[in-house]
Amino acid sequence: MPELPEVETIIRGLEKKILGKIISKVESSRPRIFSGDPEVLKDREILNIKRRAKMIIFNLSDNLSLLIHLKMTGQLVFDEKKGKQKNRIVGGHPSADWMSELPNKHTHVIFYFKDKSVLYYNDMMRFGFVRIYPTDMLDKTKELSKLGPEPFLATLSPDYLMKVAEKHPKTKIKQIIMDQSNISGIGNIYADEILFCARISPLRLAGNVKKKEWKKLIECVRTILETAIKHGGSTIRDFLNAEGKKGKMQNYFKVYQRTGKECVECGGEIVRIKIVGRGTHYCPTCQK
DNA sequence: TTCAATGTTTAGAC
DNA sequence: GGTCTAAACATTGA
Repeated sequence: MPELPEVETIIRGLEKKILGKIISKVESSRPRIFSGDPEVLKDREILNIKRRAKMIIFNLSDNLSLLIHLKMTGQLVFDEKKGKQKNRIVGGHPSADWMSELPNKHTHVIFYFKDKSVLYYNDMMRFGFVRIYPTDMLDKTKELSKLGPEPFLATLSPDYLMKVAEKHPKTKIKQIIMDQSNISGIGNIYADEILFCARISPLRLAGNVKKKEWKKLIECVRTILETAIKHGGSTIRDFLNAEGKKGKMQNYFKVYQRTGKECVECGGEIVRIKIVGRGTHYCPTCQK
């Protein structure tokens, strides 16, 4: 999926378009992705859109919410008028799907609004989900209740991370920061970029990380994520949305997918290894 | 043909 | 219980 910055970008784009809209109908034939009762969504108004970790929350009228996770390849595509391809807002995997006529074979949920506009949930790999919960129960759901602090909140502090590290002293730091129960919203791309920024090797064990380094890491988490949000994330390519914006963060990567290229700091070679099954990029000279 | 891809969960071994 | 690995979900494209 999109990680935190991409989700944030999607939300900011969607907010301008669908706040206040009334759902007239919801269709889906993929129970694994959407198994709720579409009828309960009828006539509900979209009051606001929030993000928690990498999830999107639509708060609807009368205490109902939609919890959406795009996982690896989910997309939300908004069409002002059904059938026309202008005024589209998109977010998700950089496939050309959203350029084609919708719905297509990767469209799994369709939201129709009273004013004839449409929101499509597309997901090539079908890992994602759209679930219905009462708004006042969201914090107690299995999806949200175990999440760690949001990166921009003060609860993410060096002391907090010292405690996390005490609990998992033998776990590699990359795994620590990607674990959503420790910190919310960091995925594989930004984990690599954040660790390069902090000059910490992804292989370092959490128990060996000093408090000063955790402090630096938190600064990098915020800087990298803020920068990525400013650039509209890094997953939206080959497409200009209604505002003429597209994700540009991929142009600023210092290590991610730069295997064999020169380190921007020391000129050494960026190395690619595997950690917890995920491709990991770092500079062995700069990151210790 | 084989591998890796923005994510998360689960099962098994030590 | 901690930690590691692999696999599962499914599709595409290099």
